[in-house]
Amino acid sequence: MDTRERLIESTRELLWERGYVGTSPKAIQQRSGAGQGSMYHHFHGKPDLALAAITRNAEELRERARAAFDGPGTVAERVTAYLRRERDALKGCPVGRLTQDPDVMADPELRAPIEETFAWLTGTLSALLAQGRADGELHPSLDPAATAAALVAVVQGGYVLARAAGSPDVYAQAIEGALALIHFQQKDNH
Amino acid sequence: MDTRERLIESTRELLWERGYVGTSPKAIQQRSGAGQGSMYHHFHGKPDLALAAITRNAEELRERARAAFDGPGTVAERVTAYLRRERDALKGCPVGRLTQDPDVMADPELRAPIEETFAWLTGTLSALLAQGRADGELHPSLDPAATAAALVAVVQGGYVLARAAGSPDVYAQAIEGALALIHFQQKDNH
DNA sequence: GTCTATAAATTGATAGAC
DNA sequence: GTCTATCAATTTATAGAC
Repeated sequence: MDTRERLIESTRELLWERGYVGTSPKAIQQRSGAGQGSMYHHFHGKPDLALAAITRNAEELRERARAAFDGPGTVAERVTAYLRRERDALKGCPVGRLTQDPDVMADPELRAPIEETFAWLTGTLSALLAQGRADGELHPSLDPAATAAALVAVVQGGYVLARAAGSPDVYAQAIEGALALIHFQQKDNH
Repeated sequence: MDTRERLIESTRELLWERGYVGTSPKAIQQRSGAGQGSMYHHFHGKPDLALAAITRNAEELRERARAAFDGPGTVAERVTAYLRRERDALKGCPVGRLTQDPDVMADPELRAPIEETFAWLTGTLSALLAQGRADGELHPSLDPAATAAALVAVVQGGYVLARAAGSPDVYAQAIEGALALIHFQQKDNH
């Protein structure tokens, strides 16, 4: 891995662990093993490097979500697979956590990949649920957009609960609780 | 309001807006109108002042939740009132946001009020749901602890979605989607 | 491309006058 | 109780040698 790549990877990790405000150029340099001058040769500064790292975090999140959504099985099975997918609950979401960072949200360039990621995620999940409803698998009363928003919110909020409790168990519990949203709207479960 | 009080209130606001890492003593002094020496006279330092502010934020959160949980109506009505209560979705949760702050979570004293608040919140909501189930209002298949965790998570995650989208609408949508969890488990809705 | 030197500003605090 | 002065460390760079 070359220096530029190590800088991006180190920044990705630090943004995940400490956020944008909590991540200093010095810390990035130390973790990546790159010197001061090296970092400023490859990137214009902290915001430029952060943009590269955030963009990559966002792309990876989408890839993993797409893998579950496009997987085998019924709509309910695919949504369940997405929700039950293994996640490091105590680390939280590398994209979602940046929404709490005022300096990230204040910069339109840094904010864009985050906004797009969640718009894509809720939109794609909503379309999947709508398809399940159209196919007769899910009950006609199901609101695809509202349910999609609720399910994505449970994942994001589950991280908050897990970190507050210092245990991933609450995260798993929230996910299982939310699965009732799908379970009860499957036509054969009434 | 005396100086000590203004320091706590200013710190509360700044922790909410910018988190612990993003809040400097200088910013606290400027917002509160207190001088350097004044702040260090009333508090031992940033962690000491933050503890006072976090504790108060946690207490207020509990008070507001208690008001909804202890309100009039059936269990389903009270839970719905809690979830639909007006919140500034773009500002997020003053307690939940601190779970993303590594320096807060690393300090047992700062972390304790956050852990306790969410333990109390999910526990109290779970007990309320269990009561609704025992009274025959909610379906026996409802899992009180898992449903409580999911509902609290939707609120916390709804903030993330709202901030990502730059609009409170997604928050409201997630809440409405989650209400189906209660709606479908009311015995007369089958 | 990487390194060291330098620097202005900020951070988190202490000291001591008033 | 509040103020100003001071301070070591860190932050976020820039400059220029190699």
